[in-house]
Amino acid sequence: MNKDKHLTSDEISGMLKSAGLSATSQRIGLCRYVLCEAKHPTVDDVRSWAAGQGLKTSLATVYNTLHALCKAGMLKDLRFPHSEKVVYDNNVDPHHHFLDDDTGSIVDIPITEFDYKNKLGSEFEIHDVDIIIRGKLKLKD
Amino acid sequence: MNKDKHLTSDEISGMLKSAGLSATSQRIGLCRYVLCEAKHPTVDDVRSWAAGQGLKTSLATVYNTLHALCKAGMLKDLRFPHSEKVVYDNNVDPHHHFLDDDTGSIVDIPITEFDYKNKLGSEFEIHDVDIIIRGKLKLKD
DNA sequence: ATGATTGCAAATGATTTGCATCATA
DNA sequence: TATGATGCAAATCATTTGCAATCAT
Repeated sequence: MNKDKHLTSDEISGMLKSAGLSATSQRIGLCRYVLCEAKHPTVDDVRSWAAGQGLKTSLATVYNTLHALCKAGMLKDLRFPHSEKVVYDNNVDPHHHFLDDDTGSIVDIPITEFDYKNKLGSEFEIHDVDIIIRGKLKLKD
Repeated sequence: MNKDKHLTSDEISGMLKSAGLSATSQRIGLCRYVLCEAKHPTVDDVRSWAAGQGLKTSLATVYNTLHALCKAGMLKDLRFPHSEKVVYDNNVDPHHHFLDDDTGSIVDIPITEFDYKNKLGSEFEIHDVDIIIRGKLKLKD
């Protein structure tokens, strides 16, 4: 999760155009949330945020935009075992996830904690490793 | 995956009863597939198998049965990132999975290949670690 | 007998799609 | 202005549910 990237509308607009996407007002608005502010939001989260902002956006456009951002590599879609809803992650660098079984909240885990490539036989060509650590997040004291 | 457990109907019947489930013919039939023969089947796979066997079973019963078997610990439900369908696994011992990005086929990976518990800070109470290794399965030569 | 299980069909929830309208480059 | 984006509503796909009929113990 990139917390508070604080991208300006112009910066977002530029990023969209570099990705070959036209910079519509709904896309810029949604990006402001999904690329900066949001932590692992679902489509519903994005819609609610947009509604709260008075940003007029249809469901189809939310899906279209999120798909376009994923295809452009600006966002990643994740599916966790506890839910059938896709969640989106603006941290597109390799990393893993901790999933709180009680609250459903998701915490990013740096990938350097683990390393397992090249532990399997040569018939396995590894592209990627998804790790979901499930448990309970305890309050620090 | 437990390949070919070759359970008899009586054995399955006994397992069901020990789990507090009555041994109906559809449950015994579905178990024959799902506990012995099948490798990571989806609900559709189970239905097709049943249809091919002439085993009359409704969709609702397939879902009911699979849920009951999961609750009884005889089966595990898994959700992979490439599909919105749940797949079922009769290997209920801890292990991880290799997912072929091209074919969607799934291979079990022994858990002993990896070990990362106790690598996170103490605020993470770890219950379980799900690992999905994505890549391509090459033909052995 | 009686309580659990089945089957059907309708309901739900997430996501996708078709198409006419509209905005951006 | 022409292409691509939007919005709406209907469609689809997986899964769940309500309820009457049926089966296992």
